[in-house]
This record gives sequence, structure tokens and C-alpha cells, in this order.
Amino acid sequence: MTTTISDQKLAAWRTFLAAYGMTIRSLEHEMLEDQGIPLTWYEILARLDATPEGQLQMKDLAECILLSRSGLTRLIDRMAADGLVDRLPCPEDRRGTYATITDEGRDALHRAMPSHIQSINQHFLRYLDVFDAQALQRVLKKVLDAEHDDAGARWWETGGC
Amino acid sequence: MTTTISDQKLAAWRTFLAAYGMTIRSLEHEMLEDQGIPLTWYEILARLDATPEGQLQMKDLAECILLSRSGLTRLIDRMAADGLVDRLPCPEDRRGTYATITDEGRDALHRAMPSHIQSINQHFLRYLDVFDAQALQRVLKKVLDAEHDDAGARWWETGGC
DNA sequence: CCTCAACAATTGTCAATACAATTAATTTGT
DNA sequence: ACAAATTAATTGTATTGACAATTGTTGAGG
Repeated sequence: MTTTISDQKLAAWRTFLAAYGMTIRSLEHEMLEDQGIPLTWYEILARLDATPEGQLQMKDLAECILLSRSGLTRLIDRMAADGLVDRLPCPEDRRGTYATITDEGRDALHRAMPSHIQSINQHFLRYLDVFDAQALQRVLKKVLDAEHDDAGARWWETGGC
Repeated sequence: MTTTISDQKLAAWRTFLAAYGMTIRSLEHEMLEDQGIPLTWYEILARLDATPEGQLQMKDLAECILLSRSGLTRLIDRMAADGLVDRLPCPEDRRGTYATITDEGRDALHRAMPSHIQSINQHFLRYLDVFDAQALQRVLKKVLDAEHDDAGARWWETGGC
């Protein structure tokens, strides 16, 4: 049986898509322009920095970023070549590898963060008042929680934008 | 001067990012799985089909999809090679090129659309009631309208998901 | 204990994208 | 009218990403 979806809801979906596309392009552009690093690098650095140890196993990193696992190996390669992260073997499971943020990586992150937050504000948040933000948060959290009910991971609630 | 952004608003931003990433990955995967075409192709077909003439100039297409202009030339190459679109020269401006949807393209689109809408519902809309959808639409439209005030284009309001 | 399935990460290979430079056509300014 | 600037699209080249197969390791069942 095919459920009919209301035009109103589909319009909300289209607006969601368009808002994302428009915003993320500005953010990617400004991150590269102002900080010289791709937004994907920033995301990795932020996630690593948000952990107590400053490190994550590749598999955990792969699942919490919006990128494929296959791309991750070589993405970390590049970041390691730039000195922003280190690879270290995982003692308790010798299949695993930790990606660890370096001091240089933390520097780059902390240098980029204020500017990035300003970009987020400039292109997105400044158009929202507190109630808008609450509404957005409430609505989209329903989606996230429902789709992610299988695992206990709640990585998107952690800091680091 | 550096404005301070509330944690509440930043949390809304993170949720926005996470919801997009989680949803779009499912949609891309299912489009390729069920219909054998990338989601980007679907988006192009939908935009062309939504115009009265079934065609758009490359420049207009480039600005209404979430992709770079440079990638577009070869993306249309591939779709043309598959028979889903045609290229035709633009009479009133000989620099221009129209990308035109073919009958085969319309077939592919109309075949894919129900399944795609079901996917959107499955991974996103079904978690929202009418009020949620209205709230989402209202909030994100503020962002879109504000960021896009320069041009008169309101392409994201047109049909075709 | 030992085999086999599952898992983590990487590698090979090819497709897709980004960015800069180029070509061709149009518009603008004088 | 004509040189200069702008625009539309494409192309060259290098980077990045996707997907399948591979390597090494762990864990479960007999």
C-alpha cells in the first residue's frame, strides 16, 4: 500500500533540503577561505577534540561523521600528512586504529572555531530567535532519535559543532 | 566584535546537520538501490520536469541544484549518455545550452518518484506531525528567504521534491 | 582446540568533484 | 562601432569519493 504524503509535509522537506544546501556551501567555502582547511577536516578535529582522550577508533569516527568509512582511511592519511592527527594502534584490539588529534590539530581547531561559529550564525542562526531554535531542535530530534534507536550512540549531542 | 551564540542555538544547528546527514544517506542509498540512478540525477530530472518546457539553461540548473557549476557539465554528459537528457543550443543566446529532459528521462523520473517519496516519508516525514512540518517550514523558510534575498529566484518552492 | 564467521582497517581501481584556465558569445562604455 | 569586461559553458588536471576485494584479528560454535 502506498501512503499519500501531504504537500505541506513535502514542502517542509524541500525547504529543509534547500536550507541545508545553501548554508553548507557557504560554510565550506568560508572554512577553506579563512582557515585553509576543508570543513570535513574541521569536523574530524572537532569530534576528536570532544572526546576525553582526544582520540577515536576509526570505526567510531566513521560512524559519527557524515562520510563513508572507505573514504576515512585516506582522509586521515591526508590529515596525518599535515600533522593534524596521529594514527596509533589500539592495544586492546589489534585490528583497531586510533585517530588521535595532535597539538597542532588542536591549535588549528581552536583557531578555526570562532570564525566557523560566526559563519554558522551569519548564514543560519541569526535568522532564528530562541523559539525558532527550540522548535527546530525539537522537531529534528524526533527524526534523529527515531532513526537512530538501534544504537546507543548519541554522538550528535556532544559539543564541537 | 565577536557575538556570542547561545548553546541552545548551536545545539539546534548540530541537530540540523545530523538530521540532514542521516536522512540524505538513506535516500541516496535507496535511490541507487531501487532505481539504479544517483540522487543527483533524480534531482536534475525533477527540476527539468518541473519547468513548463522541460528544460533549463545550464546556468539556471547550476544555481538551483546543490552542486558546483563545474561538475554540472560532465554530470549532464553522463545523463545524456544514458539518454535521460538532451543538450540543445539556446537560440536567443548562443553561449547558452539547454539541458532538456527526454521522454526516457521522464519515464525514469516518474518511475522513481513514488519510491523516493516513500523514502522521504520513511526516514524523515513520518516522524513529524502536521504542526511539526509547519514549524520546520516556517523556521527554515526564514533562513532561505533571508539568504536568498538578492535574487528573485524561488526555485525551492517549485514541485518535484 | 580449531575452524569459520564477523569485524576493523586498508588497498586497488574507477567514478565523481573541485578549481583554474580556456573558448566563445554577449554586453557595456566611450 | 569597437575594445574591454562580463557571462555561459567547457576542458585539463589533480583531489576526493565510492565500491569491491583483501589482510589481519577477534570471537563463537562444535
